[in-house]
Amino acid sequence: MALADEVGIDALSMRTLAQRLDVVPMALYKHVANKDELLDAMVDHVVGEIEPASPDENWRHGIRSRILSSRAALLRHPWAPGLIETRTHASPVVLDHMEAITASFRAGGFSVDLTHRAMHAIGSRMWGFTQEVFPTQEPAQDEAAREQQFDEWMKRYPRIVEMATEIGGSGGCDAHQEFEFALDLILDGLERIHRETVRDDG
Amino acid sequence: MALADEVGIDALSMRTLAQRLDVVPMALYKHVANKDELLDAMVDHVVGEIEPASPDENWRHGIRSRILSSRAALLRHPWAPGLIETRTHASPVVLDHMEAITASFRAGGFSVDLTHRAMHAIGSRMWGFTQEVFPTQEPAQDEAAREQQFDEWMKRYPRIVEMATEIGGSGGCDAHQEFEFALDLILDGLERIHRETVRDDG
DNA sequence: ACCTGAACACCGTTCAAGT
DNA sequence: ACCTGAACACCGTTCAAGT
Repeated sequence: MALADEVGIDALSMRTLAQRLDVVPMALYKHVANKDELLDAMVDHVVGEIEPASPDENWRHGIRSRILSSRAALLRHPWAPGLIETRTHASPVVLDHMEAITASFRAGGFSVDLTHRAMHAIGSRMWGFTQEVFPTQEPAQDEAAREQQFDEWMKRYPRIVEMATEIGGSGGCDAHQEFEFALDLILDGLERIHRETVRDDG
Repeated sequence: MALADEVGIDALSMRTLAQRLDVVPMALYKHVANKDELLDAMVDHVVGEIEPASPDENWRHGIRSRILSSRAALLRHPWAPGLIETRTHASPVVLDHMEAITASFRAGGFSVDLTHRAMHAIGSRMWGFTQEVFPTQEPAQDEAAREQQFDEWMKRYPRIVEMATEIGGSGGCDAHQEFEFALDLILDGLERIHRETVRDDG
């Protein structure tokens, strides 16, 4: 994981890892059956860093704090999101995380059906994933080219440019604040639906 | 793209593609500078299949139909989501999609700030991405092992098992229906916030 | 029995030799 | 000038030869 943090996940090969550990490449196969098992173990370790919420918390606070803790864990390791997505079969630690969130909804009185829908609604946000909304663009070399580039952007993507200049200008985009906003938006919606369902029943 | 659809993105190499085209591997480098450029072009082609909404539609219908069209395009190519996520710099077609959604919000009267937050809230759902909520597990071979496996799951992940049996039992999980539910949940929330903002201003 | 170097079957890409 | 086979620098993993 230290090596992946330093050189990136693409540069992490069985050979470079072995070299880092001052060990012959084949020695790694004493500990893992193959590279996939190594990557699985890395995901497990990151997800294992997620702090469990206290069980007596109300469902919303419990889920909220668990997801924010999840995000914090993933942010420490930039390669983690991509790895979680590519894993084909969920590991026990991954399932523990999903079980905990599911259990919180159920403990909060959500029906099985609504819990299922809620899990879908949270989606990859349960891992703290965020979507970049501004394109990362390398600026042109000389002044003239940079100006022409900006003009083209202004013409083709006026709303994105507007957003980038207005938000980027005033202190920049706080990714964490945006994450909490979106998470709360979803939790608000779920809470509302839950309350309505309960009212209809009673 | 046809080759990727058939053999999967992992099995798509410059060499296998060349073989498919009855061409020598190095001939591909007449058309693309490197493999990354090939993958970029594939993403562009998929995203280009997204149908633009009619410009006079109200913001919510416009965004909704565009995202559903995006989802339809991505579903036709199972390798597309993973590819979109790994692309480092956004291509014009990708930006066109983001520009269109941003423009719809603005045309609907959203402030630049709320539009920015809305883009974050929609997140990867703008590409039609969904999160699997049930673990895919290969069942054990013999009956006894399968039973023991189920017992262990029941003990460690009771809520997930509950969800899987109850939802899976009644016709299964309709991924598309779940996607629309989650999308509408977010759009509902955004519409509510938008209305409140407008009311406060006037 | 354990360890490990060489080898195998792949990659993406460079480059020089051929037309 | 264009095309292309061989070669280079990598992979993950197998396997047989060494201790």
